[in-house]
Amino acid sequence: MSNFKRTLITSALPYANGPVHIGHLAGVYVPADIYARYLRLKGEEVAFIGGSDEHGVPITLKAKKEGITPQDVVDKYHAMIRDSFEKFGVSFDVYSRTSAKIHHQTASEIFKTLHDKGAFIEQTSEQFFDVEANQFLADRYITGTCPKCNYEKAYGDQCESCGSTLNATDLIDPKSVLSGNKPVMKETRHWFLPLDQYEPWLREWILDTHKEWKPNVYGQCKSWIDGGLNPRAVTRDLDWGVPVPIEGAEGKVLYVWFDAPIGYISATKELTPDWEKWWKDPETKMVHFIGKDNIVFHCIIFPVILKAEGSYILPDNVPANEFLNLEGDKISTSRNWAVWLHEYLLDFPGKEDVLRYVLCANAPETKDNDFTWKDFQTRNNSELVAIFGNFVNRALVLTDKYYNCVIPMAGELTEYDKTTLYEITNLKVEVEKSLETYHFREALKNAMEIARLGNKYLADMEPWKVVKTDPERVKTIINIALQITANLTIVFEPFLPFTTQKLRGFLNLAKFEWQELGRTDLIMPGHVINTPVLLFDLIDDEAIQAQVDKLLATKKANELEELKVNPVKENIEYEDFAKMDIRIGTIIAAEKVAKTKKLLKLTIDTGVDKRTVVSGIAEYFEPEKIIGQQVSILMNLSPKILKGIESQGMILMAEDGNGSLVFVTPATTIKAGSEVR
RNA sequence: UGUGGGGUAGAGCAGUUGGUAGCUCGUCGGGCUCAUAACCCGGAGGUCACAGGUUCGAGUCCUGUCCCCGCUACCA
Repeated sequence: MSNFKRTLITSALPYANGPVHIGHLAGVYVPADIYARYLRLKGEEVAFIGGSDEHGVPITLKAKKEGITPQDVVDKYHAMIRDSFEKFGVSFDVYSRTSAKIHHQTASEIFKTLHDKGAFIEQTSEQFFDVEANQFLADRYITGTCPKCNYEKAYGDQCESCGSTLNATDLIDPKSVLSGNKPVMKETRHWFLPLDQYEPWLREWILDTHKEWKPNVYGQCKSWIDGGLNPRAVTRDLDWGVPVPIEGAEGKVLYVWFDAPIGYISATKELTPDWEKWWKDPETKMVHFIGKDNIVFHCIIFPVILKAEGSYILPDNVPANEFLNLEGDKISTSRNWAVWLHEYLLDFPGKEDVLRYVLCANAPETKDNDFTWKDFQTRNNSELVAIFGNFVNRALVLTDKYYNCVIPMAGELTEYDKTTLYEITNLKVEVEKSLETYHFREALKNAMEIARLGNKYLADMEPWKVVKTDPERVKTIINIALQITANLTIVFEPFLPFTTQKLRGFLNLAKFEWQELGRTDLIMPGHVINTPVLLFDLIDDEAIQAQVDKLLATKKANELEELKVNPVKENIEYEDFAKMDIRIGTIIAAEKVAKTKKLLKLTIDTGVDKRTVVSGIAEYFEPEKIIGQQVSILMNLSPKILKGIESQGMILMAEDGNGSLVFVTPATTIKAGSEVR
């Protein structure tokens, strides 16, 4: 198929600020593990790399919030993630971490090499600095009043109210999200990777020579390249991460996306002193398994780093998956809306393969997919139990019943026997084709076809009938059923490793190689198997309901969380309040402002006049349904031009923690123009 | 706001270069009884998001619109 000698498989490094959930598994680790196991079974040389990504601002924030050190945070989650992966059967050859010494060394060396080659641009600029937190502030960590629309909670890079793109320095009255203090300007120097210089090379490498990449991956790369690439900073002012190995760069670390992919290299070094053959030999095929949010880092930025370094190979493919939703809502670590791997392992002991099966069968390969517990139950009961498990059980029980668990000798094969056995070889080819093009769902489906084939064979041959008239023939039928069963231990090995091990135990068979799939003499006459046990168990409604209840409880907890209120602002004097002229008005016209998502143009009868107000409420209200609505309006706010329309005042809205908006309306209808005091 | 992906039977998903719309589960009917009420066969169920266009022919190509998700804005 290819002229590669070995395969290096990397899987996105999970971020060590929380445990692993089913989204991570379906998107990255299940497909990567299937691929690794498949290649190993074929006898190919494979290195399957994983590790925790332990740097970056969110981890420092979490540590601060919990009053512990960043190292404490990552130690906790790294151990948790590593253990649950191991129990789940993710067959990493090495699972490392980016706080490891070897990684700091590796990342430093690569940075230094690039620096010495002059691959970076150095730039000095002024940035906001939080004196109390003693750190520079990313744009997202500054809020203030938008200079264009006066929205008070604009971020340093963009105002979410009017949509304008901002510079943090444009904000009126900027505040640090960390301390709430006013940040000061301070000069800082940073190193940038000039991605723009690599544009012609990227264009050729991806757009011309990797047209086979998945549409979502190729499309996004094309969009980035066509849109023009900009230099990206590779360093940050922060005290948690890999220190910038340059004199005069104290207090600076490598930006987390610069150091994280290098973690693949560090982990390989940890695996073997012979690591260079994995990273520098063109006969090594490198494949990155990632989620769609990571495409640009693995297809553009990391390859540019490797290319700039000069001695490294580049990825042959980057099979990025879309996202998995949970019961209709997107998975969220912060909202605890997830099925956590470590909890699953406790709740469903011995059912690792059920989850592996469901996540592979429903993997978000071409679009976002939905995981539901109902579907999980159905796939277990109607597919694993009813098709796979049941066929195995039928074959074993018949062998026990007729031959006391001793494999009978096959006689002459009929055409039908031959066709059935030949079909295994056909399916083998299909499974291979799918796996080698990263279509894991399809591959699993075709593997399942072999179990279906077995059921159909038994149904058509009816050995339980034939045994009464032609017992010799039944020996052949059972022999063939057992050969199919033995073949199942091979074809499912990449997908369901725990199950195949169990099944080999039933059959008293050793592990076969992939090449032996399709053989019709895997299990020899006279061989003795064990008395039948069930391969899969039914999952009952109670177990599923317990999981659904758990999620409902989360939903309830989140709703309570949203009721939490913000602390009271600092005191003001009565005169400050008295300056505001708030009245009751009635909406008499409303229309959406063209080309905006959030803005409505309202005409208000204020009792004293009819005026136009532009309000950012379009996501919550349909224009035609709010006509006649009484509202509170701040009359004497200076007019502001929004999207070319002059807004004369501001409608008061109540907002809950979830961002939902409701009008502040008098309890009973009152004359327009009434003052609110 | 811009941009990448997606919108196909009740549910979840396939549909390579345009050539009679498929698969799994569910559902309905039949068969079988070795098996975990399982397995085997057959049926019903689709204006392929919407509107135009190209073509002898469009789920597939082109244009526009709507909806969902990602990135833009460091959660797979």
